[in-house]
Amino acid sequence: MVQATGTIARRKPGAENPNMPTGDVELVVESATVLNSSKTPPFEVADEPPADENVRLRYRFIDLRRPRMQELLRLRHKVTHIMWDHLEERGFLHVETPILLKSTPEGARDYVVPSRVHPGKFYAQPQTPQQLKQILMVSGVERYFQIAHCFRDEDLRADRQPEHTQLDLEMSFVHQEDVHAVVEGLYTRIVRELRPDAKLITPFTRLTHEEAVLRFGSDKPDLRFGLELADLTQVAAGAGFRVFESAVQSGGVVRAVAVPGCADYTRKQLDELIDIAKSSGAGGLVSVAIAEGPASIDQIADGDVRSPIKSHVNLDVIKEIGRRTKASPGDLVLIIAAKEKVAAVALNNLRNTLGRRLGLVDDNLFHFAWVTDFPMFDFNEDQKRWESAHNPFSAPREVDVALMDQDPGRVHAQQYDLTCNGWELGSGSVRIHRPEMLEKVFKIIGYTQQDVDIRFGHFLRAFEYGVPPHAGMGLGLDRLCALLGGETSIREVIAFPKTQTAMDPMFESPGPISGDQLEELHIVTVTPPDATASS
RNA sequence: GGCCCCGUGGUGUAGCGGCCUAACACACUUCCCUGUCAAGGAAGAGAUCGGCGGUUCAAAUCCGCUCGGGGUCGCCA
Repeated sequence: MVQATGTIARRKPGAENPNMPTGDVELVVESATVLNSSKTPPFEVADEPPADENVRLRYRFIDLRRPRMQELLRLRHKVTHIMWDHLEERGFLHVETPILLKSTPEGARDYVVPSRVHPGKFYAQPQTPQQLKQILMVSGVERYFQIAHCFRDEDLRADRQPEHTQLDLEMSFVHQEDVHAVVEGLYTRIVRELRPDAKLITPFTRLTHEEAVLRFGSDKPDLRFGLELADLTQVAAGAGFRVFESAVQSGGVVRAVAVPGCADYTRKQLDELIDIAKSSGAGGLVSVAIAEGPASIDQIADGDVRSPIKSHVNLDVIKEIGRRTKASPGDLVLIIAAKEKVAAVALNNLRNTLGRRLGLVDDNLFHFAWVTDFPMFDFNEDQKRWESAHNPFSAPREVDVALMDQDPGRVHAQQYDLTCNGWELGSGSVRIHRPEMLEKVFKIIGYTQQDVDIRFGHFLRAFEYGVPPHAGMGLGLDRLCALLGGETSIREVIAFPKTQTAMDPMFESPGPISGDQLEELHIVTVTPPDATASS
C-alpha cells in the first residue's frame, strides 16, 4: 500500500493506453511513502475464477478484493436499499426482532444458545420471525418489514446456508393478492433497476401447486423453457408392462417428458439420464426413442421405435404415449414410474438437465411465478397422522373449509411461493386470525391442549386480544442476489459464508470454548471440546 | 445418513503402474535491461503428489479407510 504525491500530466504521444480508464494521463511522482507492506497473496486478485473455494474462504479478505466480489457486495447493498425505499414509500415499518428466542419443535432444527442465568435452559435462534411478526400485527403495526437474519441447523446446499437473510414482511387487513401486488411491484423494480439488460416477464406467471407439479414436476419450476410433463398413469395401467402396472397398483404414477430431437441418443447418453433418475430416487427410467421419418406420431411403424418396453407393449400404446407427451418423430420420451413425489423429483431433475443441455435456457431472462394453493396438510405415513404442510397458522382456502373435517388431504391453504428460474425465492400465506380455526387445525394435526400450550401458549395469548386478518411472506435475500448476479451458489453473495459442513475456514468456527465457560453455562459435554483436534 | 465428483510447489493445471531424479503456466527471489502499463532477458528457490494402511519387484497413478472441499437425494421453507 503506497501513498504517492505528484502532478498529473498528459502522457507522451504514443504512450497512451486506451485499455485503461486513466490511460491518457500519468502521475509524475514527487514523493512516495509505503503505508503498509503485504505478503505475497495466496492467489491473484485479478484471476477469475481465482482459486479453489476453500482457499478463497480461508483468505476471504483477499477474495473480497476481487472486482467481481465487490460488484456482488454492491449488488446486494443496492437490493436492500431498494427494499427499504420501496417499502418505506408504501407505509411499511422496519422492526427488528430478537435473535435469542425459544425453540419450538416445529420445522427445522434450531441453533441453540445456552443461558448462563437460567441453568439448563436455552435460547433458540429464530428460523424466521414468523410468530414475532404476527404478534406485531396484533400490536397494530399494520405494515411490517425486516431484513432479518434467520437460522437453521440443517444440511447445506448451494442455495442453503445455516444463517441466511430474508426480507420478512406482514400486512394487516389484506388478502393474498395484496401481498402479491406489493412483492411483485418490489421485485419488478429490483430487476428493472439492477438488471436493465435482462428480460422480465410481467405480470408474474401464476400456477397452482398442483399444476406446477403436474406440468413441471416441481413447486419451483424453471419456466424459461418448455419440456412439459405428461401423465401416463392411465395408459400405463393396462399397458402390459409390469414395471408400470405395479407402480400404478401401489398408488404411484407414470409420468413422462418428450425431449425434442434426441431420438438418436446413444446408450451412454441414455445411461447418464438413467443415473439422474436413479440418483433422484426413482428405480429407473424407461426411454422410448421415435425415429425421424414418419410424418406424425400416428404413422410410426414398429421399426421406428427403439425402447426397452417395445417387446412388452403394442404399438398403439407407444402411439398413445407419443400423443400424450406431444412427441414428434425424432423425439425421445423419458418415462418414470414411481410414487408421485419421487417421479416429480426425477422428472424435474431430468427436465432441468436437458433444458440446459439442449440450450433452451435463456440466462438473460427472469421468469417469475407465483405458485399458489399448496396442500394444507401432509399425511405422515410413519406416524399415521396428519401434519401441517407449512406451519399451522396458514389459513385454508374459504372454499375448502368444509372439507377440513372429512378430508384434510384435499384442503388447500392460502399459501404461496414466489419462484424464479427454478429457485424458490420466498414463501408466505394468509394467516389464520380466528382462534376457533386454529383449534380446528390443532385438532386435525392431533395436538392436545397441552401440546398447544407448550408450543404456542405465548403466541396464542396474543391472539386472545383481537387479531386483525393478516398475511405476509418471507423472501430469501441471498437467493435473490445470487439470481440477479447470475451466480449458482448463494455463497458468492454472502461476505463470509460457511462450507457444506457449516464451518468458516477463515475464523475456523465453530471453535471450542474453555472449561470455565462451559461451567458458567452449566454445560457438561460428552465429547471433549478438543476431541476433533486430538483424535 | 446415502450416492457422485475433486484433492499434485503459493495459485491453476498436466501426468493416471516403471521413461517422474514429478512437467507446464502464473506468482515468488536475485541480477540485467528499460517509456512501462498482461513488460522483456538471465539465473534460481519451491511439491516425499491431502493423510494412513494395503496390493506390487515397482504406486502421484490400483485397492481400502480416513480427512478436507463441492454437487445431490433424504432433510430443510
